[in-house]
Amino acid sequence: MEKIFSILKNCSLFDSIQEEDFPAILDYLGGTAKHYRSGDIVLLTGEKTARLGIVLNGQAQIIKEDSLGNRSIVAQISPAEVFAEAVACAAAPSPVTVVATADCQIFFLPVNPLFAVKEAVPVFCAKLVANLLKVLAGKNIELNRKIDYLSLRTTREKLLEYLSAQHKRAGGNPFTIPFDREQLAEYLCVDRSAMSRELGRLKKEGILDFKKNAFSFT
Amino acid sequence: MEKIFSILKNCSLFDSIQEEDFPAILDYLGGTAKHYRSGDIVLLTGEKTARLGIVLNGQAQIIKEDSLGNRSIVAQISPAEVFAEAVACAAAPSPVTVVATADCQIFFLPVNPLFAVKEAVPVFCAKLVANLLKVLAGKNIELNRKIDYLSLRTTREKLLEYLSAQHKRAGGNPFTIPFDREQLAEYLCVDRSAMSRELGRLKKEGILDFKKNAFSFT
DNA sequence: GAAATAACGTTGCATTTGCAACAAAGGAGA
DNA sequence: TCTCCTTTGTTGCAAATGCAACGTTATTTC
Repeated sequence: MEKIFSILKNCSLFDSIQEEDFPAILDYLGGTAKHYRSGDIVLLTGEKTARLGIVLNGQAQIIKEDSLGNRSIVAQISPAEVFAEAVACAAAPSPVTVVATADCQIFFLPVNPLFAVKEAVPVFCAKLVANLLKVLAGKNIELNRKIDYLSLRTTREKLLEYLSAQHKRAGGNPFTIPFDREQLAEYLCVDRSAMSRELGRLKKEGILDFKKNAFSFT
Repeated sequence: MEKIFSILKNCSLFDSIQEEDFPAILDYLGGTAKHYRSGDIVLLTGEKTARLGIVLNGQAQIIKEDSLGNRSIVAQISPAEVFAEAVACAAAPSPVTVVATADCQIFFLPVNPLFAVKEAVPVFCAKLVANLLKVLAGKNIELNRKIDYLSLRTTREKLLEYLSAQHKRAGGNPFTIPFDREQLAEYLCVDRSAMSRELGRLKKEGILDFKKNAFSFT
């Protein structure tokens, strides 16, 4: 249990909550840890869950399959990271599968108590809810940003929109991006080589300059 | 004030909260209404706000402009609908502009008290927070679904993925969709005529049949 | 019921894309 | 330094896309 706490305190859900309040929170919400072997399914597509998950150790992956059965990796989940918080709060069937990619322990935190309040909510627990709000809101913003890029029609537009956002965020030239070419293409949902071709054109036209991950507008 | 309550009780944030608790909530969080004339800006792109908005009457629009200055309408907001809840909770600069498209009253509800709890949170207020969680989580799911469609490369794939989701949701043939062609094309971020062409192909190939908004897989 | 309007389908064409296969550049390790 | 391997850039080509213009079919309005 001690060990669990030491990981949870790095989890964004427990931001600015004293470790001494952890037992009270877990007592209030419930919460159990479970061990998975590499390859085990943690959450299956279509399943509903009333508990969000936190990886304690090991590794898991979020996987999505489309209607044709093609699998793609949505995200890696590392220790202290939260997953399934949206499906748990919305009581919606999971659009993704979560699978352990290494032996791991996962902590499950029930959220229904938050929706069935009968009496005043203690401070430490309210803080956790506030953190949960922040997490959800942050993901919301992130998803919206991604949709902005994806809703553009051409690779060129997607690149320009994404890069000017990074440019703006960095506050000027030069700026770096957190992806290599392969990952950037996957993020923008375009073909890597076609993207590379378009980057080449932008450089030739004098709109953009770049070297590896360092870009600058000209 | 009476009138405000009668609208708020239809707002998802106040689900299963007794109207008699409204004053206490507003007292706890603060909250003010403001009047806008048609054309007034309610929230500007890049602005931060610590208050979410609820339209009391009239109409407003969420507008997004990309880096080239092209405007597009993201959503209409009608009475009792909530907006800006994510930017308020995440304390992030707004990616969109909100503008009044008719004379309207908007109610602003501060969210910082939720993040600065010092003592136990009263029941009615915890319920509001739970509702807020649900709203955010629901939007999250919705956004994720949209990204699933948008991340596919071809119009055909987007159509098939979207339509089979609707098919699944409806539980079989036939099923109807909530968009006309124009809106569906905008939702999937493709050209309407190209989409129409693709729908025609799917029908000719015997994969799909449709008449107006009624579709069925064959 | 006729005219007007909106929604939907069709098609030609220039452009863009994905795909595949390969070339070039950089880095890591022996 | 040389080799292996990863990352990035290049290119030919068939297919898909956006765009624009127009034809056709509902739907509304008077």
